Amino acid sequence: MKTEKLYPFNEIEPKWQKFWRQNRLFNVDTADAKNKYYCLMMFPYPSAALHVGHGRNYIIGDAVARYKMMRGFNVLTPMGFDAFGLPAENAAIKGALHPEESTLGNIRTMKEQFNKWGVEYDWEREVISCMPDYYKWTQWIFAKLYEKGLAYKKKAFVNWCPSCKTVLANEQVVDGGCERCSTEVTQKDLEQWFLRITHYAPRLLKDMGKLAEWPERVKIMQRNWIGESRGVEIDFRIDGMEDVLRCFTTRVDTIYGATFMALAPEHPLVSKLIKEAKDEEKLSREIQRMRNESKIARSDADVEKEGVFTGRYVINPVNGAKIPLWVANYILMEYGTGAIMAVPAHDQRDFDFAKKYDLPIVVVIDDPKSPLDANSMKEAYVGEGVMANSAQFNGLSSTDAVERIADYFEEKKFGKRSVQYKLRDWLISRQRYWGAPIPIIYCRECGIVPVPEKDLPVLLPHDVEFRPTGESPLKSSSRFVNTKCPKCAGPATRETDTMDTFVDSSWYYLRYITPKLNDKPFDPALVNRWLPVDQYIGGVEHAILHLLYSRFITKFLCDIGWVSFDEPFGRLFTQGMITKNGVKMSKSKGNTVSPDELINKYGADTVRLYTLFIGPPEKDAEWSDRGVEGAYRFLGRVWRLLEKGHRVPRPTPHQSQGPSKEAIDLKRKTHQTIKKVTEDLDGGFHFNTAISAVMELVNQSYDSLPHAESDASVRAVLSAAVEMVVLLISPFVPHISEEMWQRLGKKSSIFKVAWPSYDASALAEQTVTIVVQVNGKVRSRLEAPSDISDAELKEMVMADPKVLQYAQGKAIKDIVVVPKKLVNVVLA
RNA sequence: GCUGGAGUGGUGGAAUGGCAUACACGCUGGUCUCAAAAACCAGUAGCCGAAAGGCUGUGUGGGUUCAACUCCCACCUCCAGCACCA
Repeated sequence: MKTEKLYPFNEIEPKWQKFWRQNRLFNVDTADAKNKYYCLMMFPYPSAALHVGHGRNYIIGDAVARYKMMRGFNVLTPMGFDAFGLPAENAAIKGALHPEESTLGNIRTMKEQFNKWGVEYDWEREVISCMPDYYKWTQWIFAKLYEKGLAYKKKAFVNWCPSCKTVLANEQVVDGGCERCSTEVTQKDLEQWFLRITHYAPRLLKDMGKLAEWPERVKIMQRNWIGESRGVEIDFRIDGMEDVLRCFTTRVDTIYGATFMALAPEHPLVSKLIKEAKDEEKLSREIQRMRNESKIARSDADVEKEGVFTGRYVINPVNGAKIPLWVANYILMEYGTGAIMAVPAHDQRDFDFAKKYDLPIVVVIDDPKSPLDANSMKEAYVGEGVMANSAQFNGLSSTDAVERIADYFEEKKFGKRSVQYKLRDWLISRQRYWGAPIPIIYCRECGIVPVPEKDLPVLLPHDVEFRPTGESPLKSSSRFVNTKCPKCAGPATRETDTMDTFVDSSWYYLRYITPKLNDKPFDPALVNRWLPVDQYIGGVEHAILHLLYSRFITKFLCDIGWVSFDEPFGRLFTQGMITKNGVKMSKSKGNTVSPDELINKYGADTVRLYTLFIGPPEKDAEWSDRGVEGAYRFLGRVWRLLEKGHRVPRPTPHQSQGPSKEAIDLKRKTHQTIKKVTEDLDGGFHFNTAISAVMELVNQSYDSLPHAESDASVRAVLSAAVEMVVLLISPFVPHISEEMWQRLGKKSSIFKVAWPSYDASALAEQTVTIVVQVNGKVRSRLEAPSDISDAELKEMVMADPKVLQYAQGKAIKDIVVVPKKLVNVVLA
């Protein structure tokens, strides 16, 4: 389609972009934290080209920053790049540039794109996580964690991606596959570094109470991920052995119904338990087979339950009953204690297992609606009910019994109350090149020694064979590996794994405050004045990983006295995805929309306006090129409104006898619009309705143009309305607004102007339209003075011919009056 | 399975107890034009009707209320997260 140029955006936009930079509109002096507003957008991974879906995040953030500026805040909006990571390395392996070159190149491209969008930042604070002056402090944080016992190394079964040839955190395994390449994840037994995030599980959960301004869905996801369960740990004696088996249950009310016990195949006592069994070899082979099944296959709920009897029995502490001890594939070593008491009558998994292996089923909680019979049950009864077959607890409600039995257990020392979490410690070592080296040295004499602060950063060597082999590429550099022990100066070797990039991004928001400091990660005094972040904006895909890790690191830094707050982000906004043809835009699906072409054709303001107008920003939205044209037409309309307003011939002065109805109406609309836009921006991020409100004002201004020719009062109100339109859209479409502002004869940048406030008296209406209903159906409308009394209004309504027509011959039961809005006549 | 979120014209959406469909896209007709584009004007939920007007209508079925897209109960569908978590 051929498009006419509706206004000279191609001249205007570069002009004002240059102006903002020259006038340092977005550069902040952090020494002055008075009235501060820290507006943070999630920093991106530097990819080759941004599409319009990426743009939503930055456009929203830019609009918020500009709005807050006009509200008089000292707004800090920094930007940086989450620059370590696999894609750059994988590209390099395919024979492209070194990761550093491609990353820095991509950063340059992205900054140009931000520029063209009119998305401005305080670039003097730019943070790039792959630069030594940044990762020096990522390493410093690791060293601090190590010092406090919160970073540790252990051999563990870990998630291994055979394609990326690296381990993955639990959070990075999606549907059993690698989050990057979807290759099925396998298990590998490796020595790995972990961060003890589980230590913070209770606080990460409890402090969510402080996050009132976070989206509920994000909090729910984090809560589920942390996965707290309250229950009881119970010790079962093993018949004929000294050892004790501890299990965890949330359903201690079912303890009298435990008919067997089951262990995870990986349980450390398994081999000892089967040692003297007569068919030990066969047993051990079976158990080995269960272990070898991948965790992914095993964790599928549809997988057939399997197990073997160990030949041993344990003693139920409440009644001394001897119950058989099994090893079963559905028991997870990672959760609880890796051992469960099985109650087939009241747990579906145990029920399935008992049916398969013909184990007894004992009902201990009866269904109050229909009594249960263990022989004929088709599925486990998992609801609440009345205690049965449970000695002194019979007759209690099962909910009471949970507490009563827990008390009894603690009294008798059979066990104690306990809390379990699904959250696992954070596995951070990666056998890859493009990441921050873990600052650890192994000395034959001194063991594991963290690199002292004065020796940081541990530089990532440039010349390395980084093709993945399953071993860390850094191992290939003997210059890197061989070093001296910082303690004894003896020969030593370096850790060759690098850190998960989520470590880099878990603290970047602190670095922006003092980005160039080289003797500290940040200046605590300033950071404590500027943080928590006032508004954080980003994609919901980071609801768990990045946000949880950042909360963890902040709490840690708070505990060691480096910051005085324990939650980093006050308000969080997560924008929805932009889709094309119903699916997320991505290069691989070939459905991306490039902003460059659109900006050339319509200008950046059009792309910004459409992006904000497309729908509620927290929801996903389908991109429409037609919609872009609509936004463009609107800007053209605003542009012409300004010109037409100027060209209206001046009315002859003799008509100036006070404001006309048109003038009062337009003035009211103007102030209603100020109110609506302000409330839409303050109350949430309702850009779409704010923009439609301004569109209405523009439409009404056009309608008043003919009146302005003959009526001086309309002319005056119209020019005020036009000025307001420009101010109200300026955070959304900054270039055209600056230009129009200048053409209105204003001297300063529009973003230095105070946001308008509305005049409540201008909102008042002299007459209102009253909707008249008969039996709840709209039958008529009346114009009435806005200060009319209820009684007078009723009288007016009852005189309305329409109402009379319907009311004829019927008794009036009631007349409901909603002042200034509606009257409902209720007929019998 | 569990936990959230959502379901409104041809489309994106607006309205959180009081005029359902604001605003925009699309479409139809018109003005201007040799023609087109742009701009401007009018129309645009469905059904009946020449019209006036009437009836129906916010996923489905019930309920509360003078009044329900909005609140309550049950269900259906879609999306997202989690999922053998004891």
